[in-house]
Amino acid sequence: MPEATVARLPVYLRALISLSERGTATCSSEELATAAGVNSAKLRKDLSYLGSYGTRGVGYDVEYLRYQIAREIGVTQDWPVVIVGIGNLGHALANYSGFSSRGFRIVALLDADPDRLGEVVSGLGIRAFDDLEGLVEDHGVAIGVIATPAPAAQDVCDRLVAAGVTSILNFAPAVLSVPDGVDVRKVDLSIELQILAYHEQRKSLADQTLAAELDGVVGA
Amino acid sequence: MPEATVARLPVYLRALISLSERGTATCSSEELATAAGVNSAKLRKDLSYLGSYGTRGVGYDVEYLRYQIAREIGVTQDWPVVIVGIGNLGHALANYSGFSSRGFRIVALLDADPDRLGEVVSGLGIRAFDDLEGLVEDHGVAIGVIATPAPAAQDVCDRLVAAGVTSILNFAPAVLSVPDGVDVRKVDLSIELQILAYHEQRKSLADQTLAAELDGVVGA
DNA sequence: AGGTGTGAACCCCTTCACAGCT
DNA sequence: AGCTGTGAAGGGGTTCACACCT
Repeated sequence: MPEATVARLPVYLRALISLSERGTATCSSEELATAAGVNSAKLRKDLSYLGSYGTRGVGYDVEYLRYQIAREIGVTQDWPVVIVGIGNLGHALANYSGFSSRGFRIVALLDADPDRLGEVVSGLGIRAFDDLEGLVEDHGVAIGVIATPAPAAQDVCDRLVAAGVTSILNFAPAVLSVPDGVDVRKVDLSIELQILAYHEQRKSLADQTLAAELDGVVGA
Repeated sequence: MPEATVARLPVYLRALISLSERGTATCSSEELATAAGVNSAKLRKDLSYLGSYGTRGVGYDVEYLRYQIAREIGVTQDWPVVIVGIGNLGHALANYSGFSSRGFRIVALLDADPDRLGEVVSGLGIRAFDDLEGLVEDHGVAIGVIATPAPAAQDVCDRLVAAGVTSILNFAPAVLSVPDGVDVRKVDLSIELQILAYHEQRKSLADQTLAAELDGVVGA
């Protein structure tokens, strides 16, 4: 299955849940594609990697397809998760309902700052980072979230990996190096804004060029 | 310039800033690539779209290249930004130092909840969403951040676009539709976790298959 | 008729490998 | 000798267009 397809399956799943909640029983690839923000050819190609879950001339059964995608992604099972670094972002992540509602269960919030120990966030007490190994062992944690400052990220990452975590979601603005077999995904808020700024800057330049052309300054 | 290259320029910029702070004056494509987490061929190809800023046999001048990339992205200028939706995530974004340190200046925090008006977050008072149009006009805001719940996102987006915002960073788990000329980038925390879960699930399956093969249950 | 599933064409991006400059 | 800049080759993903099924 292409990586690009994997990255879109959760989008389809969300769209199907939305259709399901609205009471829709069946949908065409066109409808689902619109709800997911892609074109229908891409949607059908993506779904074809899962199998033939549609009916020609009719479309897809919403509940059935929803289950099949959830199963393929793996969110029909329960994924225990630890979050390391409970600053502003860690707080927000701990309170984010989108995690718990998708098969992810936060089993612990860890922070290196002794002053924060015991503080309760979203029903969980903040614990010492040294509790990590025991937690991973006891709960079978495979996924860890890093929301620490950048300088701490690699050390935290190494400890997570040593403890047995094999998938990491990294919010720290740092490049992490991990051994083979460990997956890292990175979310960088500032980079996203910079990409927007690049395009925004070019819009302004395009406007200026256009204005200049209309003024007869440039052009054949 | 390829979109994939644009998305990596901020990563190179961060690596260069890090090298600069460490007092490094010159670096090879190999060193910079390692710091940025890419291979050197890709780095050189990316930089070649900006021009010839390196010296053969020597490498790149850190300060010079840093400035050139910053200029290309557009972060040498000041970008006023509004954040809409000051829940947990909005709070975290308002306090995120990575924005202000990269040419982005948060000019307003807006929320629809009247109970939160006047509350001060990170030195800024929360204002009514109806102040939007005036703010965009007064500060020349081109970039907006949506951190509202999903059901509100499209309405907020429409208002932002109508007010003149042409770049949107969307943290709400919703597909936004915008007119041509408006850029949207989406950051979805739950989707990132689901992608990790997919690969994690397959690791377990691979382990089981391997164990079965070693047991002689499967195999030629 | 209507809509899915899919080979084939197309396009973008990555990687290779080396010419060319210092 | 060393490292950049870049054509050329290779791979992956998207889009097209239609065969095929209901």
